[in-house]
Amino acid sequence: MATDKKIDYVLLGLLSHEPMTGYEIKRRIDVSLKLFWSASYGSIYPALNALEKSGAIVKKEIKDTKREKIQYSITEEGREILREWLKKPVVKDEIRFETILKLFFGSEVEQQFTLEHIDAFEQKAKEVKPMLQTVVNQLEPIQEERTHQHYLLAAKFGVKIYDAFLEWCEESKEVLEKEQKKEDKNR
Amino acid sequence: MATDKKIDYVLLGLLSHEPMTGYEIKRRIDVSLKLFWSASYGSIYPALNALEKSGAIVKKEIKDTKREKIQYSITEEGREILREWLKKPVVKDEIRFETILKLFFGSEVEQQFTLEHIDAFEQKAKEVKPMLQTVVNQLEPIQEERTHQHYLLAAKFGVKIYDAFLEWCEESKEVLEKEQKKEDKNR
DNA sequence: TGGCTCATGTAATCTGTTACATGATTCT
DNA sequence: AGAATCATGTAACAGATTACATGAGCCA
Repeated sequence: MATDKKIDYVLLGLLSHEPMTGYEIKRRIDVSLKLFWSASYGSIYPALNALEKSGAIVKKEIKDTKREKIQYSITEEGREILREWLKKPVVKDEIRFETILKLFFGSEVEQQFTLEHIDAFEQKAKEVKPMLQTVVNQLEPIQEERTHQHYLLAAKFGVKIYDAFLEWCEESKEVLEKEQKKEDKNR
Repeated sequence: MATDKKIDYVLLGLLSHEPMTGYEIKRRIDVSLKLFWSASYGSIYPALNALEKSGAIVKKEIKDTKREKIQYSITEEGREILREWLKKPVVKDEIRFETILKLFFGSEVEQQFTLEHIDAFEQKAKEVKPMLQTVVNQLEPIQEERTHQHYLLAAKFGVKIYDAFLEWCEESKEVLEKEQKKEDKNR
């Protein structure tokens, strides 16, 4: 493989578990990886075509079902490329949280706006966390397959950090609300 | 402002606290924001020039000190642009963790490699967390200025999530090491 | 019949990083 | 003297998103 794009490894990784269409891959990313990764059709489809040309995956046009679709499977070469990448050290873990950015500069506007950002962040976390917990509960009893074990650890990572988010939200809101009351009194 | 780049708001935010040079801004980002944001010279300098042209910031060439440098200050227009952005809802919070990605697909290679990734992740967290804790300890007694309050909450966010990271690392390593011993026995 | 989901793709554009270039000053 | 840091910048490229285009099948 000439390039070294992350999207390629995401696709190889997902196809190493089972054959899929581009559309299915997109959904899988949105459901299972969105916690720590994301991708759009605009990157998925061109990357699939490139991987197919390079021989890392093969396509199979499915015409027997209602809708025509293109299912991709990983080849042995593709699997080897994936394995090599998995063995290499991690290059970068990145967080880009606009919420914290707006908090950091939030002293420039009324406290209320920062509180609203934290509130929105909290609402989202309260939606996501139970879903992750459900995944953990479903996977916990299954420990035969190694894939399940790895899914479980990833889901547990999610639960851990969302717990941390929620704790932080409560504490921060308390601090800022107290401050807001002080401001109101002085007005 | 014609565009709507995040880097612009980061620069305006930092300059809303105090005047700085591009070089100082870069360092400030690496020290104070790197937890939830990052930027390179290649985006900072062009963005500063554009902001200056648009009137959101003004430059001042400092020649009296040893080295010549260009210090930027925020204008009232710039401050207003910043405030407007701060009032708008957050668009996106994003995590891109290669470590978890490699964990998720890690069943394709020997357990040892995944363990190494978690280990590296843990080492980094063990370095970063105490620094954040130091910031928290320094800011905790100062509560007069609102800026300090916001810095404090951002730093506390950091401590919370790094704590979550470390907890997760320990638990995950335990699971995987147990599994590895089982594998060794069966070999 | 009209709206939603399935399904694949492209073009324009954005946003940013990497690597390079340059040179002064300060530390050891 | 040489390495590290201060200081500013650009050009090439990477890597991705957004918005658009197209159309079939499914459900109410």
